[in-house]
Formats: sequence, structure tokens, C-alpha cells
Amino acid sequence: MAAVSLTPRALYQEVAELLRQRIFNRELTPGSWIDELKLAEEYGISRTPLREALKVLAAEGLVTMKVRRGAYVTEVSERDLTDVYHLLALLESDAAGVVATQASDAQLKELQELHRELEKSVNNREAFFQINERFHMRLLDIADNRWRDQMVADLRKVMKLNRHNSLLKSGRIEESLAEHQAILNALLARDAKAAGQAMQAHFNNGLQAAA
Amino acid sequence: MAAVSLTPRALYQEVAELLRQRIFNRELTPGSWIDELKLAEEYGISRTPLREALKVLAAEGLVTMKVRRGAYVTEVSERDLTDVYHLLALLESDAAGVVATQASDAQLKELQELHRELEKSVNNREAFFQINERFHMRLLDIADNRWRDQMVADLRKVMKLNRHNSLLKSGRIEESLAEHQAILNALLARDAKAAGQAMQAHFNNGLQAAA
DNA sequence: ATTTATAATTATGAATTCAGAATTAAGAGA
DNA sequence: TCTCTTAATTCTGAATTCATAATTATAAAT
Repeated sequence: MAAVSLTPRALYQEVAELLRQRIFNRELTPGSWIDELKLAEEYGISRTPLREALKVLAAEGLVTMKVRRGAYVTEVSERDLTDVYHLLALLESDAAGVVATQASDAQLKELQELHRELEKSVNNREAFFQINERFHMRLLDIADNRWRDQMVADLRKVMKLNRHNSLLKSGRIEESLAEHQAILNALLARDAKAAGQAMQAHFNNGLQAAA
Repeated sequence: MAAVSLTPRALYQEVAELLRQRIFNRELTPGSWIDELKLAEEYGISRTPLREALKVLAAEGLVTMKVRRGAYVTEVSERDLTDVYHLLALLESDAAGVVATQASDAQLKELQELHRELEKSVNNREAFFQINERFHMRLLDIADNRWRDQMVADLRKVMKLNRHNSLLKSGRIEESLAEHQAILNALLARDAKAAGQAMQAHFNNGLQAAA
């Protein structure tokens, strides 16, 4: 049985994804030059789709194009990280507020269920991290604004450029869980303001822990 | 004297800008197919840089790529406009809060000066519109977060896809001026919360007027 | 040995060419 | 006349080729 993709992506998109992974894995490090010829040969493709992929990554901010000098992996400063984190907090807090007022009871139940799973995985850092991610994603999903989703996705990519991108330090699991509880409580109470504030607090604590 | 650009942009960027203009001018209307061959010939270039430009526009959301079917000007629904407007309000309100706390006195003076110019142009719709734009831009500039600037720029491009993108209906000039006064007052008082709320109110009124 | 000028190499940017998918047109049969 | 099949055409996606800018290497001169 052939494994044909259900929605066949264009080659340049596949390549863009491969490059993203290499950037996040630090195989391609911030500031380093991207050798088109080498990569094209490595992937067994021509430079054309590779160059198209680079343009997409440039639009995402992962790569910086210099005229007649090629593409470089973007270097993010501490300042950039602070700025991006600020925006993520803003967007997700807003999403929490929206969810508090507009989510269906069933959707809130879903989040409640995710939170229960989160509680069960306090002793498994990896699982906790994953479920935490799913909670945030599901919240955004319920808030249902594709433009915000796109922005959050892009900002998260930029965060991942940083070496210390783990917003969840090991010692923070207990605190993080408590903060999630506060968010959930506000959502269940359908208190938009409290939900936004709880999410903002969650992010503020995360940043302090990361610094 | 040759008019050589100081920072020579790549051809695909020039083309991207030309296409943006054509999209905003509704020469290329939402939903319509973009004929690569015709445009390349029209601009006297090959399809290569044109296709790269299309990928950039796709990343911006102005254009939608369909595999093996080419590029289409993105159609924005009423829902999209509401969602985008919501985010613009969120981002600019946040910027106002930041400016209230972090701007220098000189920077606040600048905004005050812009507001005075705004007051002087209540009888000139076009001038009012332009100065209004400058006020918002300068505010974002002072808030000084390049990632937010990029997001706002992209969101504004999407808003411009809509036929009724004038956020400033003729009858709204007086109200708009009053709202700006409220924003400025909060900034001068260095009241971040009030500044954010005033900006939010400004946007809320704008949307109602546009609907 | 160091510096400057020139040649060779390398890499980007863009045009051209090629392969194949999608669409349209043409034609055969009911 | 209408429908289904097949051929021709068109267009996208990708490889290849070409021109030139940028860099590196070489050589000459002081």
C-alpha cells in the first residue's frame, strides 16, 4: 500500500519543513550561511524549490535574506525573545478571554479533561510538556481565529530558534500546574477577565523562570 | 543623476510590491486566478522571480496557493475581517499601554504634536486620514517591538483586501478625534490601563461604524 | 614580506527548458 | 443532440542553463 499523502504538499513546502527542523535542531545555527548548492544536492533536488522554501522561511522570520549574499539563519537577541514572549502572552491571554465567554460547555469539558491528564503526568516531564502544549493549542483552537493561530505559530517558531526555549523548566512543573488550574477555574466560571489575567500570570512566571 | 536605490531590493521583492498594489487596487480581485505567464510577460521578466514573489504574498496571506492549480487572490470573509480587526485592536491597545509606561517625555510630546495636527485637519478628510495613520504608526514605533510591527503590518494588508476597508467613515471624524484625545490624555497621564482601554474603545467604535 | 592588481573561482539571481498534471477541445457512438 | 472517450493544449512545478556579482587565489611590484 503506497503511502500517498492525503493533501500532497508542494516540494518547496516539504523542503521548508525539513529546513525548519534542521534550524530547530541547531544543525543550522543562527547566523550561519545556508549553502543552497550543498543542500539541494543533499536533498537530490534543484535549487529552484529550495530557493522558494527559503523565501517562505524568510517570511516566517526564521531566515534572513541578504541581496547577492544568500540566506542566513536568523539570529534572535535576548530582546527579541522578550518581545516575542510578550506577544505570545498577549495573544494567548486574549484567546483565554474569548474562550471563557464563547466556548460551548462541551469544549470547556474537553479542556477540563486535558487538565486532568496534565495532573496525572506531573512526574513525567516529557508527557507533562506534551499535554501542556496540547492544552494551549486546544485553547487557541476553541478561540477560533485563524489569523491569531497563524501568528502564534510563527512566534513559537521564533522562540524555538533560541537554545533555551524550554518554557517549562523542570522545577516549574508544580507551579505550572497550579497556574493551569487557575486558568481552568476562570474558564469554567466563564470569567473572561480572570481567565486572561490567569493566562498572563502563567506566562509572566514562565518568563521569569526562563531568565 | 541616476536614481539608484540605496538598498537595492531583489527583483522578487519589487514584483511582490507591484502585485500587492494591484491586489489593493482591485485590479486583481479576491478569488481570481493569477496568470503567471501573462504577468511575467507584462513585467518583462521570467516566471522564476514572479513565482518567488507569489510565495511571499502567500506567506503574508494575500494570496492562496493551490497545488497544481496556481495562485489565487485570497478571499476574506466578513468573519476574517472581524477576526483581523479584533487582533489589530488587541495589538495596538497593548502598544498604547507600553507607550504609556515606557515612552520618553520627548516621544509623548511628539504624539501630542501629531494630535494637534489631527485637530487642525478635521475639515480635510484626506489629511485627517493620513495624520491618523501617522499617529498610529508612530505609537507602534515608540512601543518598539519589531515583531508586533510586522504582525500589524501583515494584518493591515489583509484588511486592505476588503472593499470597505476605510476604518474612518466620513461621519466618524469628530468621534475619532475625541477618541484620540482620550488616548493621548491617558498616555500623558502615563496610565497604561486607561491608554489600552481608550485604544480598544477607539477600535470598537471604528468597527461598529464600518459594519 | 607586504600590498596591490589581476585572474580564477564560486555563488547568487534570473531566464530558459523540460516533464507531466489539468483542462479544454474534438470526435465517436448511442 | 447528448454523453463518453480520447487527443490536443495549456499551465504548473521543477531542472537546467546562463549572466554576473562577490570572493578567493595568484602574481607582480615595492
